[in-house]
Amino acid sequence: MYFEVVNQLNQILMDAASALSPEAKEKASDLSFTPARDPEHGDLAANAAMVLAKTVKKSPRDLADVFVKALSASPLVARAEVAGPGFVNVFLSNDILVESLKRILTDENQFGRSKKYAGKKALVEFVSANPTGPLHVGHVRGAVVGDSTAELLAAVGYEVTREYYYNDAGVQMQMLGRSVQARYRQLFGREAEFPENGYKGDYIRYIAAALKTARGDALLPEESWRPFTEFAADILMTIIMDDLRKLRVRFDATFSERSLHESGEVQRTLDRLKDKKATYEQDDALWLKTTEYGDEKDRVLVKSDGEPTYVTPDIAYHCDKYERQYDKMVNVMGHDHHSQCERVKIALSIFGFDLSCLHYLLNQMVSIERGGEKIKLSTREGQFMTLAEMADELGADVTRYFFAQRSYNTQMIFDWDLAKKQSMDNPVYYLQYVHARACSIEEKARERGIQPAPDLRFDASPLSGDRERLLLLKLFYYPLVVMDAAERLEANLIPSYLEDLAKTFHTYYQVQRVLDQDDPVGTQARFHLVLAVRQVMRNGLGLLNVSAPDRM
RNA sequence: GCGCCCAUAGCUCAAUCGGAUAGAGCAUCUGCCUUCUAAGCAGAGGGUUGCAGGUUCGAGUCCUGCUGGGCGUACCA
Repeated sequence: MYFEVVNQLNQILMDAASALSPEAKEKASDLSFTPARDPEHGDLAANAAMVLAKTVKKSPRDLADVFVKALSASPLVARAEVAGPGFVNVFLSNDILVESLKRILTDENQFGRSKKYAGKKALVEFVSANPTGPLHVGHVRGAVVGDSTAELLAAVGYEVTREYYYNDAGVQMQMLGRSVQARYRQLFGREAEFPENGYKGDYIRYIAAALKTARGDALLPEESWRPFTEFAADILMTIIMDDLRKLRVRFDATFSERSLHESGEVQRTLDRLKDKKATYEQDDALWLKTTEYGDEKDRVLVKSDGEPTYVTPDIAYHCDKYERQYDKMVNVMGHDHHSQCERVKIALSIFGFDLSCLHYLLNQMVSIERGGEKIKLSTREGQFMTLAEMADELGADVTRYFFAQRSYNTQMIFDWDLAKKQSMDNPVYYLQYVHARACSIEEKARERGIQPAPDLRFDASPLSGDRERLLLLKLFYYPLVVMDAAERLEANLIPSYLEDLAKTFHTYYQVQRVLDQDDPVGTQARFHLVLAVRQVMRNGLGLLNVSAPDRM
């Protein structure tokens, strides 16, 4: 409904502008209405007159007058006026807002969703932590941002694949295996030297114990670290996926680095880079000429010992993504990887891939504040907040919401004490309370025999009051918020909107009785309004994968 | 040194991709429960958007230069 209305109004602007001059016609496609911030500015506002004033050589206000005249003829428009320096403000007819309300009740779970990108494929790669230990807070942020973004893309029509890429090859995995191997030998009382930079966490001991249970002493004579790595990686991946499930995060696919080596993709990628004359050999190593693309120094692709560096399989992986032909690829990772991304992008552009469909969401660091002091998070010191701890102590709803609420692009301080509070201070409950409250009203209504009108035919005139209209408008905007959030890849727009809607609803509830025995017509109308608010709240929370409880 | 990102109320964060008088929540203060959930609502105080310039009808948002912080800058991943 929102888009139908705005498109119609935009068309009126375009037609009016096109009639003025050829130059104006060229610019006309940029003209667009957006929701007005201030109720006094109407429901929708357009800056078209100010944008076009110069090309048409007219004053913005005179030009705005032209638009207002054209808009006033539309049945969608109750009133249009010129305001301020030349804004065109439109007040929508109540009929349209009521139509939108009915659309919500008809579309239910589908309201706010769109088919705009139907037929397009999107890949969201996120978390992608190596299976060398349990997930910690930083990964939680990535998990929530990635999963919410995937949900949003699906909401606007994309066929979305959630993918987890993990490095199961290379030095770190070797270290993991050797750490387990040492612990395993120690379990049998053997002398075993623990590797210098090995993983010291307790979970390594558990894995060793599990290995002993599974295989007994069969691996004692084993010299190679490989079987230990394999065993440990399997267990850790299982733990990681179990932990993620606690946050309601599930993946459609995992992609292993090792498979890229085994299939020859890594070698093929190197060959192709050589063909492009983008590499050279020096000191027994193979280098990529990244300086030709603005890097401060060239980067090593293959070390002098013949092993590829981290970036090489990563390039191969991204080539594979491109070959799988996605319309949009989103990579969610920690900001500390940004220089890594740049190198991958350089390689991709050498191959001539279109970088505009590849989006990196680099989320900034998270610190946790608890009891008034910041908790230092350091994996090396073995001091970290794990995903499991967060999910168990705070629950999936709170954990997810706190991360979804903030832009991924800013460093964030996680207020543990607030998250822990089960009260009105906690924004999650504030939103959920809207839903529970609406459910409660519905229950009371049904007790009194009040039900949704058949075919939604009810007298909507009681909804033309200022307070009702305000709610109708917020509901009307919802599809735009979803579209914006999806197109801009900013999931945090959803919480902002929902908090605004919640505030408006709670205020309304306080001043206006919904079920009023002395006013059956008003009751019927307001009842539908409440059901619509509940539906939108439920849909919005659903995009964040946060639950909408019937009771609290 | 160089690169990326950030700086908004005492605190945590928004601000419809350049729009109208910069908004919420927490904290502080003042009110509101015989009637659908007070896990709520109303009101008050709190700001030179780090600093200085520039671009234009219009800048928290864009460009330049500073200041202050985070991260990166490996033949680690």
